[in-house]
Amino acid sequence: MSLHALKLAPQDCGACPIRHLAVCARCDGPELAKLEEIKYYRSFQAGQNVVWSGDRMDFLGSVVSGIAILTQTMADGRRQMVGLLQPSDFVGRPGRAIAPYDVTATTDLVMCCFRRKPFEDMMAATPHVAQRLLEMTLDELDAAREWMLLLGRKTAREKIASLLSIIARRDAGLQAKAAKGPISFDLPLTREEMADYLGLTLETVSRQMSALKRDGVVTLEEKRRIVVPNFDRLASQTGDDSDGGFRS
Amino acid sequence: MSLHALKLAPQDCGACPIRHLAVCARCDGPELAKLEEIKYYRSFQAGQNVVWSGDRMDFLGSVVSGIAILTQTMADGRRQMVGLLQPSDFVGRPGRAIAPYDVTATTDLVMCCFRRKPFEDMMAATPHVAQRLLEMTLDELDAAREWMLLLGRKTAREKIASLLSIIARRDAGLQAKAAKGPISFDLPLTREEMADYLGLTLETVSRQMSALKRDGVVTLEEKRRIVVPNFDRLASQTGDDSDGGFRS
DNA sequence: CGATTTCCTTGATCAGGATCAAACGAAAGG
DNA sequence: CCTTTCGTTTGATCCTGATCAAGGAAATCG
Repeated sequence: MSLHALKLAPQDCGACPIRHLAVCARCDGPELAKLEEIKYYRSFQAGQNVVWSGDRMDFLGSVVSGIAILTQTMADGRRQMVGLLQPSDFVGRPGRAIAPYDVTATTDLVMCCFRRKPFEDMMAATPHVAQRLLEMTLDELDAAREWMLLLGRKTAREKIASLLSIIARRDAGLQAKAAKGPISFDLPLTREEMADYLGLTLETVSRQMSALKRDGVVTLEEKRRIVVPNFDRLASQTGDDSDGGFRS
Repeated sequence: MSLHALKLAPQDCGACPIRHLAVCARCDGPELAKLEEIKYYRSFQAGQNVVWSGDRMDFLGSVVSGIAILTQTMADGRRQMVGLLQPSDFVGRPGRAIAPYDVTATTDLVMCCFRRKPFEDMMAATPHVAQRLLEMTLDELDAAREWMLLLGRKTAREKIASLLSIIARRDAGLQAKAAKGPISFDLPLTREEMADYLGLTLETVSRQMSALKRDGVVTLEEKRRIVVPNFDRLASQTGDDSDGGFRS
């Protein structure tokens, strides 16, 4: 009901949790007012599709809260996740109305949407939106390329450790950033979604999760709830840093 | 010697082969003049490194001719290519001077370079460069995500066929676009570079190339010279289109 | 010229992860 | 309540691609 309320009465941009991170970050005063004019909120339930690949998208928008995933599917059903969208991440491409990927909410999701035409007009007229979007797109490109390294060269264990590490860093960055203490968080993905992200099968994901638990790298309570007793220990399993887990 | 000449006497932008494709595509008149002012050409021999990961980059620029690759390397030496740069493609990121990847010329290469500081100033001052760069970055992001699907889900044979198909489409698009006739081109990559791009070993690349030759999908003359007698036949091996190679 | 190096091919064997299969726990539904 | 469904775990076996190893062809160099 509160979500429904959101739909009907969008919050003031000034109070928006992603105000300084999203595509609107650089806008102010009249620009922000213009964005506010063409925006509306939409809510999605966990599991619901935001867009289907090949469909027309009449809006572009930002994730306000929740997690969404981008997936590509081959003709024979093989799937690959190509993006994990967190609050402030942008969905859609100016100038191209046909969606190239499926976008799916994996948790309850709230999006701040802009009608396509006025948003595109604004991009052409004022530079701040385009500049911020460029910055965000360059970041996404870096992330995609880091993921290419993971998909092409990492072992199953390293893939799992990398994913947990990324989610932990972001999700728990708030609670105990530099603290050496245990970090805990909820996985926003099913085993199958993890497999689709990592280029594995769900069985391999499950086995490697069990292996990490057996080795004491993580603790599982309730399948989705992860506890990382020592973050450096987890990080040492990702293959990213030189030491194979023996230093630090 | 002609390359050296290029370095000293940059061509006029009006005569540039990538004029309407590169980051300068939208610029004209005074903007183009300004770019011309801060640009210079650099040549690299095949095999030479343009930048090393972690090094400072004092310029940004466009590939004018030749092919360059972006690679990431893990601490233990595993490598993954994360980009194939063709004429008009852009190198470097405004606002970040430290290169995150190795950039290597795989053929003789000419680049049109802009000094970082004035280029960044220009990005802030005039929208046309930033707008075009956004467009190009979005295209690269799409390409990176397509590659994620390849790395995560395609078989070795599909990977090779996809790579050949991409190079063929681009490289031979000029010679015989819609013609049903054979297409031929030179691979700009060694077997090892192909392996690094595709997330395979060079032995597997070699074996799959032999298999495609044995099956009549391609003909090899001189190891690097590829002839594709029937492009649709090659395309049917990439896994991209529904039909497993039995239609068409 | 022969020697070295670079790039590529091919063979034999191994192993990591896929596939096939069964079963479990929790939640949802009749 | 029992049944179904969904997400997950675990086991057995298979297979694709990696690894280890040897040798060939062409270019480069002394």
